[in-house]
Amino acid sequence: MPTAADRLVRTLSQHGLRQTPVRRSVLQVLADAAFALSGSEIEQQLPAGTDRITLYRTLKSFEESGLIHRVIDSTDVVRYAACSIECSAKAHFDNHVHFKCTICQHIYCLNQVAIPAVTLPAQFQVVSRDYLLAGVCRECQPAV
Amino acid sequence: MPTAADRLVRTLSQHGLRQTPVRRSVLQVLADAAFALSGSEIEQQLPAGTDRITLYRTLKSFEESGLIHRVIDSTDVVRYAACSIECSAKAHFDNHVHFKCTICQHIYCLNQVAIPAVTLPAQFQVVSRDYLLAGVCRECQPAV
DNA sequence: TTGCACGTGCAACAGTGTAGCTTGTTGGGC
DNA sequence: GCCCAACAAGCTACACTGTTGCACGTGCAA
Repeated sequence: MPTAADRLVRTLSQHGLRQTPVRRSVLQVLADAAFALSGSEIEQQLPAGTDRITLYRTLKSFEESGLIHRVIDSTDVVRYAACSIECSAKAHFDNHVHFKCTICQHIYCLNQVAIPAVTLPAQFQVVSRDYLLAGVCRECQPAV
Repeated sequence: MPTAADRLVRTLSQHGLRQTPVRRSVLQVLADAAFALSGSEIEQQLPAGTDRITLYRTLKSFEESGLIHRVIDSTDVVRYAACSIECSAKAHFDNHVHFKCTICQHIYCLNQVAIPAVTLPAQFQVVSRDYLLAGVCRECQPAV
């Protein structure tokens, strides 16, 4: 039976990435997260002493390899979330809606909710789409 | 017949904002822009010597008054665009799709394209929605 | 005209992310 | 198991975006 560590090793090698302690830690943090994390949030969850610059470079190479995707936010902070299993460097399949809770500030990837299509004026050619909802999440609803 | 300057004065007073040179300039720049601008882009178009901090404070108060709205981007930069005429501090009506051209980097407000609704899992309560498309705009299409 | 709340301008600073360089490590080939 | 080239890590320094606190100036209503 493969352990969690085995899965990390396999995921990295499947995407053509080297096995290093930092990469394993970053991947672990993102895989364990229930919602999208910002650079500094990821940093806080890494082993003490992990280099900030290395983290950003790791995130960049993960993104280019299709391991994680950016989640846009209504603020100026970029967040990251682990991609679904079928993503690769060639094709990102993050065609799902994101939901930001205005109370707990968490951003959820609603993998089960696809982004609806829109009809654009002629000659606008669409490559990718982001749909961000804001509101109150399940956990933060006032008790009935 | 009201001049452009008259319109600026009226727009400011209608939103309960004072008439100052900086505010008129910022409003002018945003009203003239065909697409969303970042803080530094606005700064470049202002009269030389305009204070950067004052600009950010001006943008903040414009946003709170419903004169402009934030446009999310897939990068970490916040951009601003003039709101449609019927917006106010009480109700923003920026319920339209944004389109970012990956070639010229311009972000268009497609006012005529409404954001389609989605069905969310129970107990997620939606307050606002952002829909950002990326691709190639009208101007950047390869000649046929 | 006057008062004062609000806007401006300045210095300082915080957070996020990048560039360039040197050192350390991984992993393929022998 | 060893070697080595390519890649990753770790450092300093820096750029950009945006904020805070404070003193001063100004729009505007009375």
